[in-house]
Amino acid sequence: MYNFKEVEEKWQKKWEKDGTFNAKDDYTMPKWFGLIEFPYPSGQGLHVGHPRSYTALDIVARKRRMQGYNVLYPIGFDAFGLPAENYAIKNHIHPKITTEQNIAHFKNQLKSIGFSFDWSREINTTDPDYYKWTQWIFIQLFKKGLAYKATMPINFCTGCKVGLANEEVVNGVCERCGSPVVQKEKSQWMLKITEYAQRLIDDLDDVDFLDKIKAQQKNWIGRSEGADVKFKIKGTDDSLLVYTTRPDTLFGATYMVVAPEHDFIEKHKDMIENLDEVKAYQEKAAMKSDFERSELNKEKTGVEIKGIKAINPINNKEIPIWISDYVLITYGTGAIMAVPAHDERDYEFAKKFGLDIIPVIERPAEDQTEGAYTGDGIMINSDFLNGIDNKKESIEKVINYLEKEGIGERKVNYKLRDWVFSRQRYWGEPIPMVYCEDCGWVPVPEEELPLKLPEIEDYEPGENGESPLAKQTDWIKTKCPHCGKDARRETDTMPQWAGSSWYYLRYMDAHNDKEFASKEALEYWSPVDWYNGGMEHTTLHLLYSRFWHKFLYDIGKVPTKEPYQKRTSHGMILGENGEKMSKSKGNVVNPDDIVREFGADSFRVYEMFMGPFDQTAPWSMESIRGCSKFLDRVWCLQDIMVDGDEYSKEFESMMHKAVKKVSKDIEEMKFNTSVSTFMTMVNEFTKAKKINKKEYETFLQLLNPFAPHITEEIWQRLGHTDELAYRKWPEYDEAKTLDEMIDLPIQVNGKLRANIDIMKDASNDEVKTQVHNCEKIKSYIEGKEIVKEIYVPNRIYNIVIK
RNA sequence: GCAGAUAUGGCGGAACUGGUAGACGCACAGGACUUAAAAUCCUGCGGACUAAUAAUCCGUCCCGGUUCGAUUCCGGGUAUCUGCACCA
Repeated sequence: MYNFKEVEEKWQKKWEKDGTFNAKDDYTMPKWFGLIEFPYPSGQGLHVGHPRSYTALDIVARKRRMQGYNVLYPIGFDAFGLPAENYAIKNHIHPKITTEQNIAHFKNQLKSIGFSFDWSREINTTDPDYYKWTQWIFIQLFKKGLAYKATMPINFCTGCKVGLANEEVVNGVCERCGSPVVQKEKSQWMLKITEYAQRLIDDLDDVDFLDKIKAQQKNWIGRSEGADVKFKIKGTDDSLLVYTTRPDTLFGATYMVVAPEHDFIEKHKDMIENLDEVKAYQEKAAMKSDFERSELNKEKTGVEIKGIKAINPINNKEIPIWISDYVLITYGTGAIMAVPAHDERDYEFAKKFGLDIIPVIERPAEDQTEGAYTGDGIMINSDFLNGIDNKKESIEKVINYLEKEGIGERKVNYKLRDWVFSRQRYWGEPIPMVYCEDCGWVPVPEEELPLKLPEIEDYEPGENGESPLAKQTDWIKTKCPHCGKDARRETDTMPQWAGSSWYYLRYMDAHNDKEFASKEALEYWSPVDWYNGGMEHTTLHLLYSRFWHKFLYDIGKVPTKEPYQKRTSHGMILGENGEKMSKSKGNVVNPDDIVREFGADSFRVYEMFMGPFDQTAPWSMESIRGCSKFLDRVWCLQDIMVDGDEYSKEFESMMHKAVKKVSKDIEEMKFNTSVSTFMTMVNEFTKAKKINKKEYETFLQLLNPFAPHITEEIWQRLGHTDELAYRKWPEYDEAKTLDEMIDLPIQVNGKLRANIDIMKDASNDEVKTQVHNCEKIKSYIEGKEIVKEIYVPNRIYNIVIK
């Protein structure tokens, strides 16, 4: 009987001792760099979801080694983050200690599954030798003007009196104490990702990401084309600028709206007749949290700004200006022209407040719906646009007019906003900046990096949403690196996204203390050839790291425009009840239990077999037994093995087919069908009660990336002294993937009626004769008129009768 | 509301470029081995009608279309999941 425990330990020890899977420094070999998202070492240990992604790329990595590539398949830990800090607050244990413990636990778990990671390049984002370079990159961003201070709202818990991360705000209340969370203004570091918006869209054309991932990136960046239009304020020289994607509907603009935070109010307060009412509305809006604003989206609110009118520049009509929180200060110009006839939000608002609704696009007769008409149609009530029924053309005409008259211009806008980079937290990279009364913000000199996180004992966030570091008076006090005067350090830390925005680069040269990676290493290993991770990281993490990479490219530090050549994603693993695994639902599966009971190979094979790799799949304790049984049967093939240096006639085509199928499946991540191919093969060999040595060897090699331990063991028992891990990947002969005899289905009027055996590539006439000689078919076509006969060679034969 | 995805037996799922729907696995049923159980091995397993492993019919979310032939392509709809959400 197969003893997986003994065998798996034996090989894992050997691999560790020999450094079998460490990437080589031979830069003349073809390279392959496979990347999985490095885990956050949580106290709960590895989730069964992690190994799904790791096994998948492990299979690819192992196949690449067999194909002669120098493979880099690294691992590390993204160890800054909230859970460790919250644990520290509760239990007064330094996050460093819990992080170390958790990492040790994770390593044991990962090693027990037999991944072919290069452990010699292990990284940890909380290691000062690592975050030194995270800080260094920040300083470069600052030097290029891409990092700046701005006043931005933070989530502030009214109960705990501390700033909260977005994850800690659940349904608008504090996750810990349940008190309401409000927005509080605070000066914070920002990164100008918006400067890269267009390139982050354009360069997607050059990479091989799944379409849905590209779509998500584009969606998040949210590019839109339109125009900025100036509306004159009656009786002044001033005007109000709006952004619109529908300049074609300008004739239908019947009022304007400014966001509550818009400075228009302050500027024109002398003219406003109902200033008190307007101010009251502004205050009320400021009190609302983001959550409330979006939650209360049913009923629109607003106040007319009395005493001021705007002029629609295209028809010189006088229109009112309103203030409402359905207009966002953060997008466009913070003010809009409202076209209630053709915009749902404006329509709703206009209906509620009795404002004019002038249609400028004819609604098709068959459209019986009420409300705003947002579709295409013939222009009406629009002077020089009347009669045009092409949206693009109308937009062009209007923009040309606006530009000619100097009242507007073509404009592209993005939903993407600059990245709020400050966190009022302890367990993160300190932002290496010093504030000097005279010199302003000055970066810590590069030779002084890393700026180490001070050891502290009180992890409670400071009052008013300050970072816990704000209480470290000794640490804060410093000299200005520029003028030498007394100065103070920044006390905010970086978000968890920081360390993961560039970690793949560090793997290329993990122990370099002069640079984040040497030029040679970067040139050899870049870009990452294949990056797999969860869908939950395909927007922010991917976008942030692409942004940092492009920046590093611009300053000449990396050789490629894009960090990742290919990006795929895996589906989530759900609990047995089909729900997301969670402690509260009691459906969490611990990988340790699985490895102990069934072994690492069974675990790996099951995770690949459970369903299509990119789709969610529920866990099943019963199904994994089948995979374990399958491996036992693979082991037992040793008992029926016979000699043979070539494939036997009996199994030749099956072997060639299998090599073809598995080779292709791995590239397409169709691991589940590869596993069923293996199972079918074992069934065939078992049924025949024999397998020859050559067939067994090929089979083991194909299976090795999936189940590395058992296959290495059998390989050794077959008398080999080398390791399967570096044997050449098997090849196949296309001609031999076809059977000599084909079981040809015959249809009559598209319905299957019989099967006949034909020789492969038999001539059409031969096949026709055979078909017409078939007794069963005769009975169907007897006395009927044959209209047509279709023969798809080696595939199917269809007779159409009347 | 917007974007993306999914829908096939009791269950997870398979099906090349439009060509035998249900591979492979699980569960279940029957049998062999055993004092017995577990493990293992063998057989069956979409539904209807059947004595039948004879024949026939139905069947891939629903309605319609293209085709000799549709799970696959086209049009329309329903349901579920995921992400974003007043982005003008």
